[in-house]
Amino acid sequence: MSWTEERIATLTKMWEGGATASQIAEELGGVSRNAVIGKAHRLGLKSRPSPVKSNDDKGASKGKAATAKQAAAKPPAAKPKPPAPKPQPQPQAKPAEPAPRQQEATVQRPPEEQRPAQNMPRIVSVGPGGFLRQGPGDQQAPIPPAPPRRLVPAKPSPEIADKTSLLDLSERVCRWPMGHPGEPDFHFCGEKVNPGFPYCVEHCGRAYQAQLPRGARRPPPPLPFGGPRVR
DNA sequence: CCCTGATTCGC
DNA sequence: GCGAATCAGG
Repeated sequence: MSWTEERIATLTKMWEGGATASQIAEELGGVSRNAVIGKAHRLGLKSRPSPVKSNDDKGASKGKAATAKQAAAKPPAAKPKPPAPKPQPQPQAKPAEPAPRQQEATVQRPPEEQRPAQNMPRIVSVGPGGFLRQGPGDQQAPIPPAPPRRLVPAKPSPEIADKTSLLDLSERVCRWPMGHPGEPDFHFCGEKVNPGFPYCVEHCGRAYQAQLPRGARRPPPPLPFGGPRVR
């Protein structure tokens, strides 16, 4: 996958919107979390509440050789990297808006309110009806790329709540189907997987059964999507 | 353990 | 420029 205009736009928007790199990567698809972070940094947008902060203490109390590894292990890599401060022509400072922390995975993405305070082109005059007229040279890609939306009911029915839905599947939860697809309460096991398998330990036992000698066959084991419902 | 972002460095 | 590997904190 390549970084097209759209994908970069999505990345930028979500990054600034407070979405985590993982969420962005998932949304974009075809890229890893690392790729997203790397791209974000390359784009110049960085610095967000990061768990890792520069701990440049004076070595007062902690005798911990903080960052000794990085500093010592790479002497040849002497890259001071002068911080080039970018004098962004920001007419108005960001009003310290409460970051819309939306880490509730995938669940509703509240429509992002327009943030007029930042990046507004210089207003030249006011037109009839009160619309703001821009200067001829001030046009700058005001087209908001269609925000990616998840088609998720805003109000999940209590039936499904707590159950592992299709959207909740990941590589570490058991994907054993419970119920039948199409049914209102169809969901997935959701237990932690037996490492290396797509199912939890219990369901691995169901999915992978030792072959019994002929003649000693047991009644057909219930398989997912298989015979009469099992629950 | 899981998660997070930051950084490095070979490609 | 890209992103996996690695680092490091929560």
